Amino acid sequence: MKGSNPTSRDIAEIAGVSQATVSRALRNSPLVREETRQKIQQIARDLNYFVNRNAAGLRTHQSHTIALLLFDETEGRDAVINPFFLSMLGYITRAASSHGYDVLISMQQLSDDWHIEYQASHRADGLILLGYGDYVTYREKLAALARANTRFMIWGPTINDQPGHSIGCDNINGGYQATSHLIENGRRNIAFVGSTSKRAPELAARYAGYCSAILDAGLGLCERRKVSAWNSGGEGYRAVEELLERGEPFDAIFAVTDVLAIDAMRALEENGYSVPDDVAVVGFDDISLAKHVTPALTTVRQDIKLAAEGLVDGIVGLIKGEPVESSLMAPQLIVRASCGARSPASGPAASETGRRQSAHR
Amino acid sequence: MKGSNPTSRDIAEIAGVSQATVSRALRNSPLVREETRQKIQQIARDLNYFVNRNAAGLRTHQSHTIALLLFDETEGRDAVINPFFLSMLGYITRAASSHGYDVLISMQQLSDDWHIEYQASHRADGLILLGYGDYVTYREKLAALARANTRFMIWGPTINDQPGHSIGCDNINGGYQATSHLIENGRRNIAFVGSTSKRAPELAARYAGYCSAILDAGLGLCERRKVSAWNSGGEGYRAVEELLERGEPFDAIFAVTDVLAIDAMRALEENGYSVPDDVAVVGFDDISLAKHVTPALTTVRQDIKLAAEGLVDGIVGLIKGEPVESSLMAPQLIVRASCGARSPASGPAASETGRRQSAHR
DNA sequence: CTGAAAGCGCTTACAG
DNA sequence: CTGAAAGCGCTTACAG
Repeated sequence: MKGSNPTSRDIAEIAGVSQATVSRALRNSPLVREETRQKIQQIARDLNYFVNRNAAGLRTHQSHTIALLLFDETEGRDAVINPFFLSMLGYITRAASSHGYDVLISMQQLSDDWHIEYQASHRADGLILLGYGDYVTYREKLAALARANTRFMIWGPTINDQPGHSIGCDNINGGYQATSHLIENGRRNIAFVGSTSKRAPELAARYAGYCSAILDAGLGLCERRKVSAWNSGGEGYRAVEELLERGEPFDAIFAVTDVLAIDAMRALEENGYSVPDDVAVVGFDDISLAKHVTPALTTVRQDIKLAAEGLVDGIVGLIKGEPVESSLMAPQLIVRASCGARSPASGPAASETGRRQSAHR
Repeated sequence: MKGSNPTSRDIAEIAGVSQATVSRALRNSPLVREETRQKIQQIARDLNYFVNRNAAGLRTHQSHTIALLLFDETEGRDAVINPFFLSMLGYITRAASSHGYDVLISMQQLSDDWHIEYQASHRADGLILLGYGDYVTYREKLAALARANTRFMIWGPTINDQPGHSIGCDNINGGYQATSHLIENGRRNIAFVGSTSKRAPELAARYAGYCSAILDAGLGLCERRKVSAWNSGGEGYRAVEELLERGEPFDAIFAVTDVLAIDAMRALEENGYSVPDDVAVVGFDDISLAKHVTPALTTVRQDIKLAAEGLVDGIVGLIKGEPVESSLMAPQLIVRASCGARSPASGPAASETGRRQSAHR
């Protein structure tokens, strides 16, 4: 079917040198005379030769590959990943590639046995874990990874005693910014939609930021304006209906994710409330949907590109045995129409200008 | 840093057998006595042993990995991939995994030298190519792949003499369905927005379907209702403005992609036209944005899951040396609000029910 | 600057 | 059913 590929031995024969010299020349070793190197590399090009990664990997114990584990809480066979993580994937791949690493992807159900063998089987030198997860379940799996001496970086909250290194967003700050912005624009009764469970510490942190902003403004917290909702379709809608049933007045909603916020907006409008006139809405994540929805959703952006680069830098550092620190990134409020800001352009927050995703289609 | 991993030799020593027997037992060879196999596998589990893929791959000349090349025409460093292909990624990964294959991803610029070395370097056993592309540029690159004896499957049109195997959508049929639907709903002056260049045969095919539908209905084609537009942001908007300037009346638009359609809808509304009352709009792709936009976009869905499975089946078949055929999949009209259908539920077309992406967030 | 040699950890004919 | 042996294609001390 296919003529077997040329090997370094073939090149050696043609060049009239030893196979060892070919190997050195191809790796640009300074030990090889310039002239010899040129000649060997030219032959390699002519033969369409590429180093056999299996052989090289076997020798060096490196795969120059990073495994990216994407897990989602979606049940069943649906392969629909949170768009937020999906877009991170692109940046991770680019960043990895600039470090000379390939990226292997793997979709995991939270309930699965994670593929901790990626590293043990020498398919990858390290892992990056992506997904909003249940950190209680997480914990023991992470511990198993750590026990197996696997190198890994997590996108998510930095939790005390959590095994491994992580890069996350300063969710408290993000929740604070979103809520403060609503308050600055005259809203007084701001409802909260989302999970505050300890199992989802990232979301709980956003709630904490929401609470601080309200207290700092001298407003009172009201339990009846807090509706618990998970991140799946329909939950935001349901939450708004519950809020309306309770009868507690509200003039704004801070939703922990854009998915919930968008769903909530629809519920509001179908119940006869105008967004943002009757109820202002702010979300979190800045998924690409956010700016296309009507009214365009004001939200808190996490810098996906920076996050991706941080994760890759981290894992490459771990592979090289360098010290790596967990870190937290600053989120940024993106003001659009749904918050009813008097003048989107004037505030201290960023306007649409400077968006990175301008060319997306 | 990390205690070196156990090898099959370690297991052999503990089990008191030869290393060869360990290898056989771990691969469930029928040559090994049941009892011996059990014992060996138990020891492997205890030691947390995993076969070194580099070694196995070197021996067998297989990587059990598929490389997925995603390329986009976006310029520069932006890692924003067409959402349509991004969602295909998930399905491809699942399908590959069910065949025992890992997926390596790689982002390519159309202008790049493609990574034809994935297979030559034994990092992958075959490639899957994804992306709407310029098939003129494509062609020579595909030919280079073929020359290097690389196994690959392409998502896209089946073109005469095009090297390699492909799976695509019956775009002519899709364009026909979209246009006929508009006609059935009373529209008579249907504009076309999108590229009809031969460089993008998939889109040209959609245009061909549009033309057939109009001619079959006894309506006349009008060049002045056809506006050329590429798939990037803003092009759909510009196209509508051009259409309005021309002064040729139109009561519907068929746009070759959802991205263009959504952009066009915005332009219409900002120019004082109501969708669908004044102008009905139908798109193509059914990206996840489509159903969230207001009004929800009627569009033509390509079955992403089936496509992904077909591509993976194809590449696995090629790897195994089985005969593989290119194929075309039937698209499906998804009726929502933007087409102004009198009764979305009654037509022969699919209603929203039965959507696969219900749980996306 | 170059070569001969060892060895990474497997798989698989070959021999029993 | 099992073992001894060869060899996949590299990288890298070691010796010159």
